Amino acid sequence: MEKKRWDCTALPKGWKMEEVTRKSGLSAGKSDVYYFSPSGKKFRSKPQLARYLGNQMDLSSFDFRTGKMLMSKLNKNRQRLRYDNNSQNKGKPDLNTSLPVRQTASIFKQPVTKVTNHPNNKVKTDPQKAVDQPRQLFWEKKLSGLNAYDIAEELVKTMELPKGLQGVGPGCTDKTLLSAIASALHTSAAPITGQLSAAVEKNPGVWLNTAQPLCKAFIVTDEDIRWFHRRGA
Amino acid sequence: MEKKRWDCTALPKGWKMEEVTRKSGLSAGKSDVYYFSPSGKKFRSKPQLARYLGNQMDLSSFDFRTGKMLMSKLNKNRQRLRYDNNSQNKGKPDLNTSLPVRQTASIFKQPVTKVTNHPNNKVKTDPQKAVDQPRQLFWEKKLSGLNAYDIAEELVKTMELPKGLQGVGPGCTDKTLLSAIASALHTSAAPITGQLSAAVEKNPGVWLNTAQPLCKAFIVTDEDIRWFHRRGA
DNA sequence: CGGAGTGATCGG
DNA sequence: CCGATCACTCCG
Repeated sequence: MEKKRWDCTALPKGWKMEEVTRKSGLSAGKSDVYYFSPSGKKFRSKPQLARYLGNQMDLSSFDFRTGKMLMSKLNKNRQRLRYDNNSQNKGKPDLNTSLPVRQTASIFKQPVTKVTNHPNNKVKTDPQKAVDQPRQLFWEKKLSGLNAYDIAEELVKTMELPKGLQGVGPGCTDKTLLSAIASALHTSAAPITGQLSAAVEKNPGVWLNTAQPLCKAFIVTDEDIRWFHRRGA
Repeated sequence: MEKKRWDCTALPKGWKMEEVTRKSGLSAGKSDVYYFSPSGKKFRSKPQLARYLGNQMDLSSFDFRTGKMLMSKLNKNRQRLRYDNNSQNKGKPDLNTSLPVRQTASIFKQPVTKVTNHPNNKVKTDPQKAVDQPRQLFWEKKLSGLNAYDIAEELVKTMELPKGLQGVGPGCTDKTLLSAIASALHTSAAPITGQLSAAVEKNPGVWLNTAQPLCKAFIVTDEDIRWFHRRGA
């Protein structure tokens, strides 16, 4: 029992994880965990994994070693929590600026990689990456004007979402929509209704209700519920 | 000024210390102190350091962070002092059983590591350790029959000690002698004379004067005093 | 697999 | 709350 490899259900379909036990040296008996994308690319650490998946799913509660979402990680980011408790937003988190992920992460810790295959470009290119790489879309970025959107990525795999759900704002796609809703469910105990005002479609920057995720108002059907359950959401 | 490395005069010759400031993360700005043995082995904590040096020198007043002997630490070990005060040995500590280091340490907290390089032996080996590791000799162990002495260590660096000083008992070497004398100076205000009885050489276990360190009677010369001063003793 | 660098935990 | 210790991560 030194080497196992199996599906990681906490990650999107097709991702596998593997555990390899060290055989010798000072660290004999310890093990290393690796992940493999559907295309076979190997990931050796959580930061490396987050650079690929961080924008399409929340990995803050993901435990790299076990491959599961750990509730114990939800209480972290204590500095931020302390800050939020002292603010005037008690009990009413701004879902568009207080994600369970560090906000700074998208700006400072997760470099926006320019994916290109131009021969003169010195940036390392990884053809496989174009397949695995989630869109660089990040809905906060849209609002702040930091647009890392790459239209070449538009063709990347589409997300499966109920038809009743529609995003709001420029460049809002299924992927950012999923983030927004998941985050809202994650952060708030209040009902999630979406953006009720019709005006938000005209000028999202002005009419945005920050207590609701960036999606249009929607009706949850029984079919939607079954769908969510199947996804483990 | 993030990384410095210099000689640590409070430790034996050749030991260096280093301070490294953490650059990132939640603990950015904090610093870590490391020590390096003459052979380059890195030590990351006082307990770890004490496992190597604790048998040959008293680290109870050694401040790991600053690398200096702190007078403020001399008042510690209160439980032991209280015990000694209640015993019948008031003002006359038994120098052979009440070291300034915890006695239990040598038995329970400091595992006696079997150093071997036999290929069939599964115990992890560390060739470098044979150089750094002080002898496992501990004069109490000699008396109690717990002998972890490794004759392979016999060739390890010799200690520089005045010729007038000679140890008493089986397996007593310069290293244990140094411990004994340093401890005696440290613990007792009474004069250190050594073992005055000639009988102690015949049967140390029976004739031992426990109020004196395990060394033969000696005469301190002016040259000896200069030597001690040079060593910082 | 090693090891520097950082996080997690515990005791005071 | 803080510092000391130790476990662990992550990348070479």
